Amino acid sequence: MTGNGEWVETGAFEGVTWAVRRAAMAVLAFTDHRLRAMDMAPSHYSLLVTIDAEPGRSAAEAARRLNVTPQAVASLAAKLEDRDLVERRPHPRHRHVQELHLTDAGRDALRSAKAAVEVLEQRICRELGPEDTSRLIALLNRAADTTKDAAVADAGGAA
Amino acid sequence: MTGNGEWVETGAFEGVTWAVRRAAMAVLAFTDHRLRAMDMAPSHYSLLVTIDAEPGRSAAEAARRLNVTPQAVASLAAKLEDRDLVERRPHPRHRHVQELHLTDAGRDALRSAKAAVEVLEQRICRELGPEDTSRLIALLNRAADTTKDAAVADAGGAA
DNA sequence: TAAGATTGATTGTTCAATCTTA
DNA sequence: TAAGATTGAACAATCAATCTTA
Repeated sequence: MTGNGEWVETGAFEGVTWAVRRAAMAVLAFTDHRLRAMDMAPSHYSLLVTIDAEPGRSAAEAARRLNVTPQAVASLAAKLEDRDLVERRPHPRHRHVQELHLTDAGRDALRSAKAAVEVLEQRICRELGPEDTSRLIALLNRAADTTKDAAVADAGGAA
Repeated sequence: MTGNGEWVETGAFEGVTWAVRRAAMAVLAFTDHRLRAMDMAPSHYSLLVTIDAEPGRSAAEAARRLNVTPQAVASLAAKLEDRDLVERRPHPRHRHVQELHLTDAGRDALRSAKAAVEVLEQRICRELGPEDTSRLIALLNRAADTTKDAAVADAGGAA
């Protein structure tokens, strides 16, 4: 169904950045739908993944990872704690800092969610083949790194 | 600065979908920052681009393009109309349908915004080279198409 | 009936400001 | 002073429902 309902791609719809956005929108639409089916909000999933990757970090650090505000993370963490998926423990050295940890139930929920999302990974890899898949990943990472460089330069990081 | 503050990429941080998300996050962070500097919200920019690509379409159609609700588009369109960037005209054949059009000021604002965002396009293209850039775009589009196929199959489009 | 527009209520996020602690 | 947490107000998007028109 390639290009069935797509509008004609002219002008602003040809560059790399547009292609990245388009792919990301598609991926998000898919994963959001899958996650919804198992009653997990996309933002919850993101936080669970982040905590799982770096257990014990503060809410502020998670917020920076996710590019959202600390308040948003606090709100998410509170909800996930209510559902016993996340645990907030006081930091050993800094008393008012809260460490974020996954509970066993949280790890289980994350595992299920990852499995539900994993099918897309396989689908794309099968369609593109292993060679083009790793080529795509490598190019994407180069583009992302370049973009981050551009961002710090733009913010005044360098002349 | 490749990998300076990145966390270790293991497990869920290796696949295509993750690479797509990471790149999209970076691109969005950059463009949002640029747009902000010229007092334009990212969502406003998206709507302007959509209307410019297909002038005269309804708010409902724009909503489908942007993967948001019709109410969200109505709200955005109202704000942009207040700023004289967008014009809502009654559809010639369907009286209660509103056509979305850009005003001259809207076209000017969009042109400026596109220029501000365009620098990233150039930066990536220069870094990757024309060959790898078009390769990346082609792979990205194949991945996006595959994802959309998977989405319709998932929704019950096929067995 | 079907598609688009619109209204009101709810949720989630950001912004702005304050408080605590090392 | 600096970094994290927390509070309340403002904003933006969704959900749910209703209304209009072809």
